[in-house]
Amino acid sequence: MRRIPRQQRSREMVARIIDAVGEVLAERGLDNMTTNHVADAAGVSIGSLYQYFSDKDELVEALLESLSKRVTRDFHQQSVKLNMNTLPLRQLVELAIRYGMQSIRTNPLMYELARNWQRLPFDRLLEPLSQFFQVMAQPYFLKNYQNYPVENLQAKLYVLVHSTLFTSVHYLVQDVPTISEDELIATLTEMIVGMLEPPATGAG
Amino acid sequence: MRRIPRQQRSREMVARIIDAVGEVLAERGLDNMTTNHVADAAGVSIGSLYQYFSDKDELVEALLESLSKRVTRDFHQQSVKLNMNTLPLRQLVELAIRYGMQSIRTNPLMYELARNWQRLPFDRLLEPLSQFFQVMAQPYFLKNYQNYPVENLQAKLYVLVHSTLFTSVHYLVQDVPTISEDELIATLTEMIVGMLEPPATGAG
Amino acid sequence: MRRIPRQQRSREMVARIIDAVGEVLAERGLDNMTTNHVADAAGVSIGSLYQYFSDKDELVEALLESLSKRVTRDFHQQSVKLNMNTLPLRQLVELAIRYGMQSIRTNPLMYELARNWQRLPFDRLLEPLSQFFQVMAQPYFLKNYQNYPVENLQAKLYVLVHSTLFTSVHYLVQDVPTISEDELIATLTEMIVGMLEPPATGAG
Amino acid sequence: MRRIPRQQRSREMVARIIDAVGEVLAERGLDNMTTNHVADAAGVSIGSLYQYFSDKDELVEALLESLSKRVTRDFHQQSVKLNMNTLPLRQLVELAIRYGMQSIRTNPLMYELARNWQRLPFDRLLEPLSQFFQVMAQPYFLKNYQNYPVENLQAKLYVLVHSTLFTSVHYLVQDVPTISEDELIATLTEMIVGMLEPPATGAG
DNA sequence: CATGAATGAGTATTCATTCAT
DNA sequence: AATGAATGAATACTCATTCAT
Repeated sequence: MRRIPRQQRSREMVARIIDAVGEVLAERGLDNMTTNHVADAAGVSIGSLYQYFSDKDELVEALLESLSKRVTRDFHQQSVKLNMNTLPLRQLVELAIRYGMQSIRTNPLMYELARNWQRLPFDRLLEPLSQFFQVMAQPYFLKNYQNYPVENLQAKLYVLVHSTLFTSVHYLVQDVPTISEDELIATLTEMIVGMLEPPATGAG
Repeated sequence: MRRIPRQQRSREMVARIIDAVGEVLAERGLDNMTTNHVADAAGVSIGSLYQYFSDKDELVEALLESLSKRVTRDFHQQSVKLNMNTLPLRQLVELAIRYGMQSIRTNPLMYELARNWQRLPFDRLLEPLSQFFQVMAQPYFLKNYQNYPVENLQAKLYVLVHSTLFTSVHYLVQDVPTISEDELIATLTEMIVGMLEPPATGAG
Repeated sequence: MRRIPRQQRSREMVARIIDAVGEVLAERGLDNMTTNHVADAAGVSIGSLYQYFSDKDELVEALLESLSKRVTRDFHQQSVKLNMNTLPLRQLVELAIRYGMQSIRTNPLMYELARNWQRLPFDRLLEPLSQFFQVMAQPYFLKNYQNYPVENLQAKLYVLVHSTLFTSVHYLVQDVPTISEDELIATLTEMIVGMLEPPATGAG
Repeated sequence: MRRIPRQQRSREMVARIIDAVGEVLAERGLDNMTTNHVADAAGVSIGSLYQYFSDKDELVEALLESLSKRVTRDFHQQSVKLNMNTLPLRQLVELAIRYGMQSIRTNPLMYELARNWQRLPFDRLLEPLSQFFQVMAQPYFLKNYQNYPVENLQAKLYVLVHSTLFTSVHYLVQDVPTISEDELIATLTEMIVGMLEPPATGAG
């Protein structure tokens, strides 16, 4: 079990180790990441590493947890910066997908995580992201479709977030794509918008 | 390179080994599967195993190839047995999802494969399945929506097949689901049907 | 123990296998030569191979034995062709060394054998060669230095043949030579001639 | 890469491992030497062994390096002890050869190394030995033959050192010698002395 | 005699984890 | 608390040789 660091110095050490996990993961890949590599990269003895993390797995979990916060924050900042909540849903969605795919493509760490998401405690990252979208979507719907059945919303978000993430990550990671990236984004956008717009757009 | 089995006995041995791969995989998991375990389970010397499979990877590939055929066939049989092509799209989709999820849940081997599909040459299985759905969908659309834009169809199927598979597999594998299985299936079904129905039923 | 082939067909098979040993050795090197490779190259089943050769080692032995004859014959032919026995000793020796080194350098099989001579039953090749030189030298000395102590000759030839062979083979095979090839040949020649010329050339 | 031992304990461990290499080599032979054997013989875990030696080859290299120093030192001591530099060349040479052959014959490790020197990084041992002879020879020549052509000396030493080593080692290792050891030594000595004495003592 | 499918002992190397200092 | 030296189980793959057919 991981010991919870109370001291300032300890917290710094934990942070250093988690950063090191990211570095090693990005540089050597999940398969070639060893606890000793991490300790080296963190400038910490392997013994100390095991003082704070009882397990190799815990290292990765901690990284994902840490990333989760950062990613959510980044997404939030980006959404504010681009005034996303003023955009029509379709544009908002497309922008978000593009931003996400670009992030993974350009960030070696994110890419390596994407390449191995299934072996990782990915929900650490997935859940808050899902939460974030939910939070972000909530006011949107309240504003635009007051009488939209919120009940349904959770399931829809679950399905859409997972579908979009898994499909686009798989697309980025797979060798030979069978459709173009624009087609993918357009179709995903259409799918999401189709699901989130009011069931029968009224006047009918 | 894998030696191609010409003799009857050889073909039996290959089959026995592939079966053994499945057994070991189901029992010990992908990470703890050993070539020697497989040889033991097949009642075959490790040397013989390597006479027919040049690689550990080739063992898994062969299993997936073999499963791919079986799964496609089972799906086909199931679709015939249930008279699927006479059903309305919504029921057809729901039935297919239920059947697929049930298969994975009840079959330890399928479950283990699902848990690790990202590390496996999974397209071996995904592609024929996708193909199968496409073939199955084609006449459906021809019958019901003659002037449906086929152009779009490929991208839509790509997105839908991947989304449905990834999301439902993830659902089965994850620890604490946040929505019920019925909700999941209903939402996935709605998503698929929504995408595949003619764009604007309106003026029709 | 190797079975001695009496039949014509058997003798052909043995010959084919020995040739195959040479091929495989030249192509794959001693370390990567396997009995199955040899059997394949000979177009013979591995079982048949073991009918005539009880051992992997025996294969190599047989090759060396066979080569021994060929090399001795080649040397003889060469010596006749170049009218060697009419030449002064110094030129004869130099020519022989050059010819030998050239043979090894240009013949991949000879080179591979040279690279591994110590692990091989090299005497199979060394002895007849030594014999050959002795036979070749005998008349030379009888003609030129009637009262030369033949007693000594055997030891001298032993030392000279071994020294020349080992040193030049090592030279050919080593990575970074510290003297030039011409220096090597000149020095070896001088060494040999110095040893074989009458102890005190008389007038003193 | 081999970790450089800084601690006292580490240096001891490295020494113990190198000794173990020698033991295993002497007992089981080069072909049957195993990293695990060495670790066992050293009373060290296989993991520790690999902490200091990155490779099986490095083990042998380290042994040779270590032996190289010892052999050179022993030779030097021996030469001092026997007042070799006061001896006439002929006796000096004969003594050296006898001492060398005796060392190999009586030391199982040296014998095994001699039997396999071609596969070993033997220049580690050959070079310093050659150097040693050169250094030892230099003053000798300066004293006795001031105007001796040093130009030639390098090639001569190359040829003589290699010839003597290879031939005598081969003699020790071969099964059925065709000349007596005394004959061998006498002839080698004659060869060396003949080469190293001034070209034509005649008119001097 | 011929075949070639089958055998299985044997080996270098890695890496998560511990624990004496 | 920190260190890092030490551990040793675990694993894919080769190849000489056999023997049932």
